[in-house]
Amino acid sequence: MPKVPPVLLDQQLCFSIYSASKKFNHFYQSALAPFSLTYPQYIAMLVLWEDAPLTVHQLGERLELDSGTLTPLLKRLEKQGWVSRVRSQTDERQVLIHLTEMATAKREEVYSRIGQCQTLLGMSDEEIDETMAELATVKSQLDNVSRQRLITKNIDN
Amino acid sequence: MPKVPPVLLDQQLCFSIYSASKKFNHFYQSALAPFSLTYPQYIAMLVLWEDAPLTVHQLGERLELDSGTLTPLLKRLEKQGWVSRVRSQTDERQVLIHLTEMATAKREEVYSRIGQCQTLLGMSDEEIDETMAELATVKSQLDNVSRQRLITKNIDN
DNA sequence: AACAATTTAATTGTATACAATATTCTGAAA
DNA sequence: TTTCAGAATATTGTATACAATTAAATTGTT
Repeated sequence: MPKVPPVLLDQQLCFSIYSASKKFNHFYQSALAPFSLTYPQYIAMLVLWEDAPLTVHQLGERLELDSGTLTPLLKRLEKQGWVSRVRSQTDERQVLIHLTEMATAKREEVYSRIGQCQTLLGMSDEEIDETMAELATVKSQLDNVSRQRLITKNIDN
Repeated sequence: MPKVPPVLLDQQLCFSIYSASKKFNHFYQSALAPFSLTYPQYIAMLVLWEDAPLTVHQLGERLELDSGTLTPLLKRLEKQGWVSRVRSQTDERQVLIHLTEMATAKREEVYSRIGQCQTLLGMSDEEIDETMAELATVKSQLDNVSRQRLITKNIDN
């Protein structure tokens, strides 16, 4: 009985990405340890520093996370003094996430830490751009597939 | 007071990778739904199909996961009939993960599903190889940084 | 105005991740 | 052979992720 050739883990693009993601996560987590920020908390802060205040929904669109993840994450950020969560007056369904004074005060310090991380990583801007371009291709292909399957599903039903 | 230029989330390599990883995860999770395998369960099965039986430790080295993640994951795989967990006779610290008959029987079916996924993704082998090469660079840089910081830490203490 | 459909957050339940600790076992040194 | 350092796995605690549901508020339509 001939053995089927195995699907090798190390040849799977998905595993390359999964593994790199975990390593990056770990790298930033330890770099940001002085601020007690986890990686997802850090990217939430990045978006808020870009453009606060934002509703939970708007933040979720940028981060590609839903309220199931964000609500508890934001409560933790609030407890640690980075943000305040305020029900909108004009639309009481919405919760606006504001930066605290501490968050504004620490912005540059965190930015500088990120700069150090990028230096430590030691990749040229060109290399980084190229890698991000490749990943953009992967993501757009994955989005296509989801859309295809959605259409198929609609036709099927 | 001049505003510091923001660190833009969308220009962060880490976020590209993080986001791609989640999309891939989701893609495989739905592709493998007929088998009730999550993505981490699937990659564990891939390694076991390559080379079972393996100890928890050996599996963890391949997947870059520790017993804190693997023990409960493997218990779930066992409950669903994919693997059996057997204390080693020669070294009672070790637990050997064996494939069940069901796992062996379903191997080709899962492989074929993976093949379909790769087709759906619609990327050429060259594109995939290139992306994986870029990611290998990123990972080796991240490993270097960790090693550097380890040495620094040892010198510091 | 009345009310169904939609939107927004929060909640619930399941499954990773991983640091830190505990437990058990093995092998080597005294 | 006793002891003890190290190894292998399990457990505990915290923090994501995300599907599915709930609850409250808003909007569109009559």
